[in-house]
Amino acid sequence: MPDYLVRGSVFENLMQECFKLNRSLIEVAQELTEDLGVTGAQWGVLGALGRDDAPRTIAKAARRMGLARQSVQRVADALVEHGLVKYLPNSADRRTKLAEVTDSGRVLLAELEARQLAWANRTAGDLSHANIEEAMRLVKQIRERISIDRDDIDG
Amino acid sequence: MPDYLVRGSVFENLMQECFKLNRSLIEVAQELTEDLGVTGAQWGVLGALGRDDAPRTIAKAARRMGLARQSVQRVADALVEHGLVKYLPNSADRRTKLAEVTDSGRVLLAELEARQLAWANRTAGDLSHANIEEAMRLVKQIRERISIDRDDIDG
DNA sequence: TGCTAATTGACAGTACACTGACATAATAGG
DNA sequence: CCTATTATGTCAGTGTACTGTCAATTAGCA
Repeated sequence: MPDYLVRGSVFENLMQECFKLNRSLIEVAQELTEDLGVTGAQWGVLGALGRDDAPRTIAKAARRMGLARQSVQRVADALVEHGLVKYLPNSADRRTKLAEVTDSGRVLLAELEARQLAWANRTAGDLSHANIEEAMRLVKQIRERISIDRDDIDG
Repeated sequence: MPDYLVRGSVFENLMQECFKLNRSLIEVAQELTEDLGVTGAQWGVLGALGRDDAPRTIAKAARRMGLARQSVQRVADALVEHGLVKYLPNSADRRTKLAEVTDSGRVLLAELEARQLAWANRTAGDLSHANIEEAMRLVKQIRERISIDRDDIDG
């Protein structure tokens, strides 16, 4: 069997593993959030809006997260309904509104971050720092090779 | 900074990378299939039903793919509408119908497999076989640690 | 054998991400 | 300054996967 066929086959296996890992991670996110009344996606957007250097508009947040503008907007609207985020008028740009995490949003975010850190360390277990970093490096390398210039994903 | 905090942080980065890689892979699947009139998910189910040792019922296929029974059923119904799969009555079990890939389904599948192999080899590029395998091994190790006994995902 | 468990397909509803299209506002260039 | 382009939010629709529920059928066990 020629080497390139072997390589292609292993590559497919890697893809399968990544799909499965992805589903597991989504599942974990749900478990960590469900008793708090938010979803995994809401956690993600809340986190993106709640950092010190957070983007203040939805479009910017979407770009940073690598998601479609409309997807983030929809989740952010849900966060506003839950009182975790509020929109403020933007005097500098009449089209946009500024997204601000409320006090209860910050409390929730702190709780979630604590949970995530605990989970990550529990799950990493005896995997060495070097092992995890090596896996990340390889996955990143492969991803970058696949997605060249896919930053603009606007319809 | 204590080591476990560093490890947790790197672990989160790995998760982020996997999410991104996952989205990129879904995108690639769409590109490889779109001109053939099928979607990535349809390709996946068609492939699962088209192997030599293929499961003949939807429920079995779903279990093998690690997806919910209902999800696979929905996609399989679409494949039947496209004439790529047909259902046959199961004399051994009156509840179920046997899913069989049609001739045109097999032609499509062969084309897609050829495309995927070409893409995988093109994308793997100069990444060594050992590198890819190492990444897969690490990702698998992490996934297995996360998802312990998540085989039954039925509602 | 007969009752209960589990399995299967079907239907309904939710979550999430995408694309396309549109109006409005901001920005860049002639 | 005015126009063309870009950016943003909004609405609508698609694809995928999930959960919950139900009836029908099969399988397991006392």
